[in-house]
Amino acid sequence: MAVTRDDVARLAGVSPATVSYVINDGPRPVSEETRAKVLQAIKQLGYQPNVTAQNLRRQRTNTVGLVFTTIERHLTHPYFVDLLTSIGEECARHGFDLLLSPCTDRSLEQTIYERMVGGRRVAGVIVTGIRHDDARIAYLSAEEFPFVILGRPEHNEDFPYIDVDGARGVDEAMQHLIDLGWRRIAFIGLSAELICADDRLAGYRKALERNGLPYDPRLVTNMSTTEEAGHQAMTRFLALDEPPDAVLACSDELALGAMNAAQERGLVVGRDIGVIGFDDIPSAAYCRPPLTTIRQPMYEIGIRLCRMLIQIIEGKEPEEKQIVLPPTLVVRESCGAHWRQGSV
Amino acid sequence: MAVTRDDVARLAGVSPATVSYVINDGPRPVSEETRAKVLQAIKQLGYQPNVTAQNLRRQRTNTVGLVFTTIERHLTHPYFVDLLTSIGEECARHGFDLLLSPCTDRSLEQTIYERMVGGRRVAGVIVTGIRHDDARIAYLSAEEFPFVILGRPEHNEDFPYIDVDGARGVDEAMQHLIDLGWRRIAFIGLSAELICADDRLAGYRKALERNGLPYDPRLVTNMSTTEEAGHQAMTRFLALDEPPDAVLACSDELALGAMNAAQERGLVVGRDIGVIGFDDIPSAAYCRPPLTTIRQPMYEIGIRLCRMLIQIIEGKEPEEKQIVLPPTLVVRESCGAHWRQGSV
DNA sequence: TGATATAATCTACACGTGTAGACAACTCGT
DNA sequence: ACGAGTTGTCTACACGTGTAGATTATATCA
Repeated sequence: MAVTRDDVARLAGVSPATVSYVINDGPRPVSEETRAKVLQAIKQLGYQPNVTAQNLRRQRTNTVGLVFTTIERHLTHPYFVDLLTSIGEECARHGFDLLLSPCTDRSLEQTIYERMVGGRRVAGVIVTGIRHDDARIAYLSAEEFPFVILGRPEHNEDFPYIDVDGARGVDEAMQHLIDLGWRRIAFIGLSAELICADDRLAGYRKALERNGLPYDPRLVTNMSTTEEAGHQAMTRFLALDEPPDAVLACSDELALGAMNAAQERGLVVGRDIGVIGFDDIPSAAYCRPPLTTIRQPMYEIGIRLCRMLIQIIEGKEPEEKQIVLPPTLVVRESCGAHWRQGSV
Repeated sequence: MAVTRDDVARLAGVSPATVSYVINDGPRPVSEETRAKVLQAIKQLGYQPNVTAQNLRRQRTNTVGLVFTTIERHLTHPYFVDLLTSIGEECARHGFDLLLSPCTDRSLEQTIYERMVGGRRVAGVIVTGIRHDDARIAYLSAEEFPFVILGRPEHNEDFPYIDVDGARGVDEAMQHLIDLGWRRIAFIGLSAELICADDRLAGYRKALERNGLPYDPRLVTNMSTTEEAGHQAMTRFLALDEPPDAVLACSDELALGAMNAAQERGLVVGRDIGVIGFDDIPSAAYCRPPLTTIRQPMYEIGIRLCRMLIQIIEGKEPEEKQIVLPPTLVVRESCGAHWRQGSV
């Protein structure tokens, strides 16, 4: 079988405990001479501590859990890769592992969390895509299990989270459209169960109000975030008696689908209709016309989420427990900035 | 602390061993009456076996390891999400966990594998993006550690793998371009260190030869798979004395970048220049013009890779040890199918 | 010099589980 | 009625590690 601590101890001529003290640099002191002998033996044998045994003894896993839903691609967006990358990298920096579990069906979600949490498979979890009355939050806080949230919980609850100020992002993008002269702006929102859907809709309404524009419910819809859905929503909008002259979509996939539908109707995006997306996925820069979009700093969010969670796992109070980051409007051509500059 | 097996045993009035026999359904028989008592106690206490302890005792982790490199986005493509999803889902179906580790720097790669393998953190690994003389393959086979490869190893070595027939995919796409009347076709290949780069180049040369077209090294380049790189390659091609009239790129990102560069020059893609990509990422269908591309069945590959690995971990000989799947040509507009139909 | 404090090391156990060996109760064929 | 086999259960230990308590060697001071 594999090399164990006892093998190292035997070769180095010391006790197993001493080997542990060397490996963990404590909690007892070890003389330089002994340390050298042990390190030599470790090297010679190619010894690697058995992580499972360490975990059992330490009563902790040094593993971060992340459940990603594959339902309707909620979190399979390209930007999810950024999130994954940054979380993985930050985990590695702290010697943590990242355990990933896909959730193919909402009905399995609870079971997945119970396996992770109850089975002590992970030391903490990152929760994404939170919904109204989210059962996961209730479960985790009842179990007093370490967790952090990507997104804002309802009712200003005192849970640790990082969120992007979606209302602000949408508001700024709306103002940009309005400044360019668009007046009848449609809104393709996210699935209504998501809390961030409300947040973004609030930004939409706020911008309309401030500019004295009417809120027309026929111009507002909730969709799961796929190109198909965006295409479908746009097709419906364009069939209205008074179709919109611009559209703000809550994901780039939705926006790409919407652009596509408009182009099929012979509309020139940016001239005949303005389009803005959300997320700034890679293809936003490379579609035609390039998509104006609201960028979320996913990489940074992942880093900070992970750091926050690890602090909580290690019993430290995180420096900042609730963080709201501003998104950035990335102006390209789909909003009409090039056609309409100064048209107001 | 958490509920343990002994708590369940006490409540059910049986020995801890009996509880284990119930949980694992063996290896000793348990009377129906006792089983019912134990299950009742488990339910009442909300008992979940401690996975770490199980792993230690079983000398096995029930975890699949996957290292994904974040260098030059090699595997951060959108299609990577499909792979991740399918691997994760298949793991879950077999009661396995998926451990993910990002590799930000080639120099850390060996360490990451040693941590995973040597520390017995995982029971087997999936290796992606294999290169010439790949040190990982050497390491894993020397350690006799279970692994499967996404891609084909060199020299027909007898390792378990699943690959896509890149040569065939490229060959078919080339033939399609040639049939449409394009004659001077450039090739944007992958990083030369990747084994699949050779495979695809072979398909390119084969198609040229069969059609009596010359191989011009100025029309061939190797790039890391980003839009920027594709843009750069195309810009260089178009500056040649005899620029190409079509281009086949080995990833959709490369193709999108190439299309973009051509469009900046005022060329109409599909009419003035033909473009074909590789992978069929989501935005391929939603860019302008829609991108003709070579589709890889990533979802299926992930499922089968994972299944194969788990069979190896469990000591069974996998039904098929080496699998090569055919890619599919997805014809859209960028290759000129609509402009040139029947032009030959 | 002896008493005491300090540093270095070792012995022994616990973490929660899986399972082999021992044991008891019961069945069956003679 | 009795040995042999079967079935169900329990006791006890091992998996590889971290660390508290015991032990020994060394330094310090009156």
